[in-house]
Amino acid sequence: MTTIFDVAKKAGVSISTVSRVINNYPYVKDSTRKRVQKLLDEMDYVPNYNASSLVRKKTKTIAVMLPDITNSFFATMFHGIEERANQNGFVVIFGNTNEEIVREEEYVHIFLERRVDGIILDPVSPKGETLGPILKNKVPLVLVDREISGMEISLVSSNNRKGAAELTEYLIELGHERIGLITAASETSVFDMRNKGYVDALKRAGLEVRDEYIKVGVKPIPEVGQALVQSLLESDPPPTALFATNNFLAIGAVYGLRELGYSVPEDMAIVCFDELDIRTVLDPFFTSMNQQVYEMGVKAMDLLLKQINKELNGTEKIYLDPQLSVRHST
Amino acid sequence: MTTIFDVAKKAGVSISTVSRVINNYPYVKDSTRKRVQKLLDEMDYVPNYNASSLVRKKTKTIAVMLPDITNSFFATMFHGIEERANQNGFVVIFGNTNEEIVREEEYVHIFLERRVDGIILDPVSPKGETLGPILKNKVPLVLVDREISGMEISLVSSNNRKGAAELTEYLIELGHERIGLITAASETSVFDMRNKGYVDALKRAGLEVRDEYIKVGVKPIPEVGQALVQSLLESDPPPTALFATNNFLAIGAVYGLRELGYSVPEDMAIVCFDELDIRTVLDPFFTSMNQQVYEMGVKAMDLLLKQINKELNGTEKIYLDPQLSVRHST
DNA sequence: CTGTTAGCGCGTTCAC
DNA sequence: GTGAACGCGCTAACAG
Repeated sequence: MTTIFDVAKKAGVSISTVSRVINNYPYVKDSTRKRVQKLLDEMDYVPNYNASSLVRKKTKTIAVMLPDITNSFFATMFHGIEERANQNGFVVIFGNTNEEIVREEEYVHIFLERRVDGIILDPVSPKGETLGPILKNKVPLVLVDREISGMEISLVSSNNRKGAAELTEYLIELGHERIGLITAASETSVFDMRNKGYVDALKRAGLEVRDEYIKVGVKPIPEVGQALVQSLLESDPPPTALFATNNFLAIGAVYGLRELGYSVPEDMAIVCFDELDIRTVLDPFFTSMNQQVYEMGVKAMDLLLKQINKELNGTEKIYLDPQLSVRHST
Repeated sequence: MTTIFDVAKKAGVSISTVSRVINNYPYVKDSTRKRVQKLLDEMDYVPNYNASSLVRKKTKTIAVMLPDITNSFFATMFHGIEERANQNGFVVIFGNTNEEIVREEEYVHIFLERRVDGIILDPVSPKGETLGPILKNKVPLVLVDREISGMEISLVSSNNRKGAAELTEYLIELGHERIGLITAASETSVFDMRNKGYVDALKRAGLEVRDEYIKVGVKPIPEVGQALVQSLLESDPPPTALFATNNFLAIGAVYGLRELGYSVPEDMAIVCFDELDIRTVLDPFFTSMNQQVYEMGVKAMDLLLKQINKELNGTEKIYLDPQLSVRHST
């Protein structure tokens, strides 16, 4: 590829002059500017951004690490991030952590080597075990979705506790008094908050919080939801309604219920967190609490930008309110 | 951040020695290697990859441009690419083209500036209008999904024509003789091929290809599918079965049919290309021809790797066979 | 085994 | 207005 030097030689000027016209600096005679510009075009000159970032000391690159890009939740968030980054002249480099803490750790290292200007992370590590190098090097960092307790790091997430409480209250308003919870371990902040919101609502309504109505699985996936709902049905009396803390658990729950001949919502009402990709679902079924996912991505990028530009001292946490959408599962 | 120079000074050696231990070169005395390594760790040294790629002349970075990452089809493909790239020590930078040719053009320029080692592109531009700079600079390029006719560029895609023919034949075997086609403009290779496959099958079966059974929309989205199916029903006699060339069109078709009181498959059988995200669909409904999407991503990366490593002279085109999955819409 | 030197491609003073 | 010179952080000969 042609370099700034090649152009300079051909134009009979110094590289600094070429550099000046590339970067649109003043104090270049109009005639030479035009001459150089013409050569720039003719020679198909493409500036080497890496070389220039070496001296500018910023790469205009941010890194994004997400657990699973094939999950439409993360993909939508990613889209928001990318869009905003692009608008601000940033390029996005991406790493799928695959819910594996080792990959998160590896990617942190890789991205630091690339000298990214900032990082947006939906952490796999519940305690931020992988974050050391980022913090030590003071690289701007924004967490999304999942919070890490006890660490002062900027965050954009949803008001999970409040949303979960509202969702549970919705069931209570419908007249349900025995409400089951199907959820994942509290290790992940998101589920912790939703579990708490469920309890909040029950207590507020003066309903008993019964342990046998709370089923905790290892992973928030359909298979687990299916097993949990069946175990839930063994309680006596069984619940009349069910709160699944995410959509995959809810899907599994429906399968589990069907297997035993129960129908939804007649025999059991179901609500859950998160919407199923609306474009690919023929008949939206679940009454759900939907997060502002795209917005989360946008806000995360905005917050990161503030840190990169040093417009923020300290950290900031933003919680977006999820919204209830009533369908046929209740 | 600490540099190789800082470490060298503190260790009392030259920077080349430090460089040698960083890159695990031989010919370094074991004792000094250990001493340097210790300092490297203590001082939290993180190599500046951009600086080293400046001299190595490769960035170990590839760029991926896709039309819409929130579409699970592209997200799955992206996942395959990322996984494979990561395994081979490559980092992925991503650009969402949003189906806009302008963004594709901008991103091409941006990625060239970043001196990516290769590019994987699902092109928006039907004729490759944005590819000039890539080809001119001989940057390794692999197209995925959509083909650009008349250009010798490596490609990984599906055998769309064959798949469409098989899908149509499946309907014919079911006894249908009047089969409608709901599709998007042939400008995009993928739809062009599927349209041809439909015609192939009809001709092979000795069935008439009737123009009024072929409805072409501007975009492959539900709204369009909905309108097209209703226009299709105006033909006399109307078809008894329908081939939608992608899943979004199929969804729209179902809506359109319902609106007029038709039920699927009783009044109208439907088949389509592409599966709806299986994890988020409670009751898989459509009989569909499913592409090996993840595999496409993997193969695209492998092919790009071959070009980057100059193990391939010329170009290569790979077509994966899609697979039929029979459900309840037929 | 180790250090010196010369760049990689570019931005940025500082003179002229 | 313009150019020479230095340096960003690192690798790669080449000496020694």
